[in-house]
Amino acid sequence: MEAPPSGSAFLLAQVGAHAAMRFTERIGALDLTPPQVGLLRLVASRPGQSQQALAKQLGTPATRLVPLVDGLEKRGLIERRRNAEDRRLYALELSEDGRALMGQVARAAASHDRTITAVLTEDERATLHALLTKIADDQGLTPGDARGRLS
Amino acid sequence: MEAPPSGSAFLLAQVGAHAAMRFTERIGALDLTPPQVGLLRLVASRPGQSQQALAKQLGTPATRLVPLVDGLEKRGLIERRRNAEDRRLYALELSEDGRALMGQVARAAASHDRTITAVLTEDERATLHALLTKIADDQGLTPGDARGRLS
DNA sequence: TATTGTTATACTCTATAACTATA
DNA sequence: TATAGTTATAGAGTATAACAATA
Repeated sequence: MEAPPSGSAFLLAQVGAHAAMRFTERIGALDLTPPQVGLLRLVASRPGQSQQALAKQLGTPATRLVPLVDGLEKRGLIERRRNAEDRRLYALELSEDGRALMGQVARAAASHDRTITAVLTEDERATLHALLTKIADDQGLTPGDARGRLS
Repeated sequence: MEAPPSGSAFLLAQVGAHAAMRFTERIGALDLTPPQVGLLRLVASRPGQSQQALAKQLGTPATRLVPLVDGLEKRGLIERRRNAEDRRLYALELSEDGRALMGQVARAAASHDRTITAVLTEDERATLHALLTKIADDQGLTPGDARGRLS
């Protein structure tokens, strides 16, 4: 019975929720929500996919993508291009403005990361990252996984 | 530029959301939701408080407590006792059944903790706990904090 | 007049089902 | 008939405002 006073899993959930909340605030300054950033990241990493394909990767019903893409398209961040071979499908891509905004998101994420781990030394930061990666692998979480809330 | 490929803060949010989701599943087997467990934990640790006092500690509007307490009271887990000195106030306490159920919740939490950190050695587990505690302190998170979702 | 608890209402987010157009 | 995208609808969760009882 040498268990820590407060469970690690509980701490993990608490600190993780805090990190997510702070990141939500940061991208809010760019007028973006976590679901929007999640979609933009996916389109940026693999352009030209259909909405159905994106919905599967996000683990969300396809109907949710419609208003999500609508909003980003109206702001000129994303483009719906028709697929010439199968005219039912769209091919989603980032616009020039979209790519520029994703650059800002990346800078916000890097700054966010430094803020959250500010109290750790460089070695501790590397150790934390290694331990979290170990758990993520063990629990079957993939790097870009957007399921379960957050960007 | 020796930053890790995927930011620690992002990993933290991802693994934390996963841990929270898995815990939600576990308490779901006891027919409980995270807000319910959060309230029960608070009443268990400090019995006799008013709904307003509890609402403040949970960081939620007092109106939310009404249906929350209603459900737990109907199931015989919690009791609304009138305060004789000031009859506007309730004094919330756990029933015998409520205490028994909290025992089950505690066992579920311990088991959950072992599952999430199963891939780590005993030393690694202690290290992770220490690093997370360090971040939590630095970010102003209190041990029992129930803000930002989860139990 | 101020405070506790309650009710009523509205708003946000998300999921389900029905529709269209293409294949 | 099957599939991509859309629209309409409904449900859960949460917050705001108005109300009754007590101080």
